[in-house]
Amino acid sequence: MLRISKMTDYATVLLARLAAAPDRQLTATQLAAQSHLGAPTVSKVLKQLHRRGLVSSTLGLRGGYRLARPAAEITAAQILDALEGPVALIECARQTHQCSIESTCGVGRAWQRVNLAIRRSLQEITLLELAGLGGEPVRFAALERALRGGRAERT
Amino acid sequence: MLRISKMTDYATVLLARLAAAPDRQLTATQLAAQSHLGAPTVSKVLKQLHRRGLVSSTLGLRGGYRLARPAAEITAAQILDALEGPVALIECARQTHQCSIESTCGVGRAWQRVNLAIRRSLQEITLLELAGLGGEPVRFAALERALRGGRAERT
DNA sequence: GCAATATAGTACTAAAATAGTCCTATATAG
DNA sequence: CTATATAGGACTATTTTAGTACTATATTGC
Repeated sequence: MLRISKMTDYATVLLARLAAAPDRQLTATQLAAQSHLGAPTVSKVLKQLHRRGLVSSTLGLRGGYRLARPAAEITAAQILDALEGPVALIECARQTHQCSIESTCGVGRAWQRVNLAIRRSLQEITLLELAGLGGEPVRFAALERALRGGRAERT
Repeated sequence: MLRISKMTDYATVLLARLAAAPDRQLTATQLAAQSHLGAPTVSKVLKQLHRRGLVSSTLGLRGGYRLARPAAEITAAQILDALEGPVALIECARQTHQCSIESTCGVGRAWQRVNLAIRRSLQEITLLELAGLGGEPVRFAALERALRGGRAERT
């Protein structure tokens, strides 16, 4: 359930590498080699990340990419949004917009709330934590604590 | 970001209808008409829900479907699992399992934790709430309260 | 200025996942 | 024994996603 796309996955890995070398500027080729990913694909992902303002770039010889801001200020939600756009959990455009049945639309609204909750939790995770650098996921721990105690079927 | 499949969406709508009529037994055709969905598709979804034990069915004339247990005991996580299987947010089978780079695998592990947190929050939501019937989403409110106070970029 | 290197943008193709349909079998009520 | 209904599976079409290629532009260093 709830997959993220490979591109988003790649993006996280690449951003993590950039986060690990905040002072340096890495080329797409270098990042591809480090991550064992195809150069064209890596290039594509980096271009997208640049468009969405997560990385800054320098053109020309001795150019490359670096994080646009500190890893602590980049969230998982931003990475998801950058690669997959702000698509919601559910697109309430069922069929021919005949959502005119009240209980049906109730369902849609409930999913939206779930979606919101997930978005918020994704905004709590920073690249620093995703990259496994320093930053203990304090807020994240708080989230898990808050959640604990509910029904616990299936683990 | 993070879409659920149309099938899961349909499933929720159908389950909500069943939840609204706990005493009755509805046929796939009836449910299809009520929900403005194609009969074959509805049938397919219901079969899947039956396989996963979320609805019970009666064969033959005057047969049909009903919830296998009270709506309050069916969670969003169970619905997701029933339709999409327990697929994780990230399948850490990148390339040829060359996840041997420590920071890369750190990323994978972090995503798993995110995944877990999302799963837990989905286990807090019951069909009762999804269907908009009675049951105020108390635990859900608790979750949102716990999350509030974090960074709040982009709403 | 010119050559080499690197990103930017866009378009296209291939592959995979998803959605939807159809067919056959089985069970039950009347 | 016929109507109606679910059960299971296979198949096709559609959509989404992934990956590649090509062209343009910017910068460095000679």
